[in-house]
Amino acid sequence: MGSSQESLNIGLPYCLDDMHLIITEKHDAASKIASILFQDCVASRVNGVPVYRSNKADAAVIGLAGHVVELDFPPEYGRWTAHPPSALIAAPVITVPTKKDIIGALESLAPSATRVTIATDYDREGELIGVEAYNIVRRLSKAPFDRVRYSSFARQEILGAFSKPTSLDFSLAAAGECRQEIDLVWGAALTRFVSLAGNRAGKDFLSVGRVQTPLLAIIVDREKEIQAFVSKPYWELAAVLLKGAEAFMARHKKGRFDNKEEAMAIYKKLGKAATVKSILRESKKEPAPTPFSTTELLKAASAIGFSAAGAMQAAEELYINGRISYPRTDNTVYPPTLDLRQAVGLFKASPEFAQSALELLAQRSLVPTKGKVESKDHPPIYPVACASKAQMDERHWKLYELVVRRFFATLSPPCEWDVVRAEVDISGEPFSADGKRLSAPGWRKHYPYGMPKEEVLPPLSVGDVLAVKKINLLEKKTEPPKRYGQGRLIELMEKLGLGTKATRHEALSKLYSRGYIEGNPPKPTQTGITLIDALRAHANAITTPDMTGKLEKDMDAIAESRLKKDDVVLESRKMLRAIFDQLEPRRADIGKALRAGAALDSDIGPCPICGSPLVIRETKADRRKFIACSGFPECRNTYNIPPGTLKFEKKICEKHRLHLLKVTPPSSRDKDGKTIKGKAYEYGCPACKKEAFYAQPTQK
DNA sequence: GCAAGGTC
Repeated sequence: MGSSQESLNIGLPYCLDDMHLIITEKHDAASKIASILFQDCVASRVNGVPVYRSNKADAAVIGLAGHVVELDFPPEYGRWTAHPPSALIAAPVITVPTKKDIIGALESLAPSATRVTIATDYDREGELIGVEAYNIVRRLSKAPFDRVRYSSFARQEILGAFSKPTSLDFSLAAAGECRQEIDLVWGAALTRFVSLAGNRAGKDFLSVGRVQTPLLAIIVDREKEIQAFVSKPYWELAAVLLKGAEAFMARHKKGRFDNKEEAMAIYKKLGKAATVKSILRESKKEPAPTPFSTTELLKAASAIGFSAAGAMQAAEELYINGRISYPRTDNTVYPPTLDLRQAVGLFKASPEFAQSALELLAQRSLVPTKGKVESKDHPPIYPVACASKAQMDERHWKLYELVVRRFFATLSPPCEWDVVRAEVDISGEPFSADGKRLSAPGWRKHYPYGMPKEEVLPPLSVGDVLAVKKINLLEKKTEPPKRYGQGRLIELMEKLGLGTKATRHEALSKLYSRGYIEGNPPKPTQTGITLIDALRAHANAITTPDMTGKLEKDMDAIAESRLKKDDVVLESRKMLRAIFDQLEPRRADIGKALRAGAALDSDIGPCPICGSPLVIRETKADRRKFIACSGFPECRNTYNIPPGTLKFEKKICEKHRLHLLKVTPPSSRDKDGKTIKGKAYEYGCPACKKEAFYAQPTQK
């Protein structure tokens, strides 16, 4: 094995030996760093994983894909019924490889490394991901390790970071490991407990976790608030006034009348003339919106019809295709290294955006707005390439346009509103009319989303006498609070510290796929509601955001070496033990409640014998479908059903509380081979059919 | 078949 120096001397084009190995968190970062550090950057693959090499620099850069290992229990804990769920509290936890190809690539590069630099993201998870890579490489290499931290891919920043490397922060990584261990133990133990108690086998399991469960609790609590809401009637007085031929609306200043008589008495005394008493004109500035963090993007996308997961997926794809910057960021402040003028300049010739771009470029300076959060990992989300509508499908375009327009808006002046309030007297009663008109569009010219409606009043002066065209006595009622939309939920999660920029939308998707919520805005199912009720009663800690808050504090303490990871995990295991001591004696009750809740969500209905939800199952032998009780094996109730496509209707059998079944028999062929389509018919209640069947006199 | 966190 020659040194790279010798290899160079003998003129070998590329050399595998004796190199400086640089490890980044993701592929994209590897390619960017290689292009900055290397003049002779060559892309290659090791074990199928892209690696960027430089002969001159004797170096190689490899990108991971986030975590390459994860924590789990040893295989003997794999079967859920092999050990009681509580056994997981004290079970050993092992590290298992998840990205075998990347680990393989690290292992084949490790022996020839003379120096290893960890260049993962500049945050807690990044430190842990770096330590994971370190642990893999260290087994095969004695090379010295160092760590670089950078906040952007600006050339100077990267060069600066690599010129003064520091060392890995093992305390910070331990804080991340602590989170992993606690999340796994609590999540797995409680997930198994509620699933087994509720008799939810296979993919129908019920899950519980530090992030998903408090999120579900928020949705459930809101629903309970809505259900408990008692609507109250109230009345409003609205006058239609005429200035010449122009009509406008004025409202009684009291606003809401709780009793009709009071409103009626005023209504009756109102005459046909109104006098303008005062006019207040103001110009109000509305500042431009702040740059997009992930949460802000999801909020804005949610307002134009995206689901959180749908928006995130589209954003991810736009990023992969090089259209927008990294979509997972908390940052709402553009870094000083970002050349805003150049970024706007990309759109100079765009058919869709040239007008906005040219207008911005004509400004003397581009002063961006800034949000409250400034983080060091990634810039806010902004467009990095110009694309046109024809280059992508509708949903990608919709999101891309949102990102571009938001970027423009953040560089624009405030918009201005002319606001008018006219106080009007009608027969001694005070009324007022509000007008609002956009006088200077500012940023709203580029960002048309969520534009409030203009209300234009005719020109009025104090003393004007106006005709009262009509008085409306409006009967209204107080409305319950609205369900939280997905954007609002993501925002609430951020505020409560639940999840991260990269995972909040996943928690929401998880609630959908578990059948805890449905529709948009999400509404909790009975399964979701009973799960929260049961956990609140016996395992309250997992239903509140406080657990995350406590964990964050402990993690900070570990990072600052004030606490030891093992002590924090041990304390957490003790807490979970105490919860299980409460939970286990109530297992039967909890299971019953969970089954009863799920039964209300069932398409078929609750089992008339035990109350568990009925489900469709297939016989193993001939794959014939039948209805079975999900309380099996304790309850062995079943109903036969005819072959064909099944549809359970809204209508319910009074006697058994089951949904009536409609069957479309499978198509058949007549004797000429012609297809006869099955004709749908009402089969009725499966339980009634069974009773009728047994009531028949037995044949023979 | 479990969590949450990275990223593809």
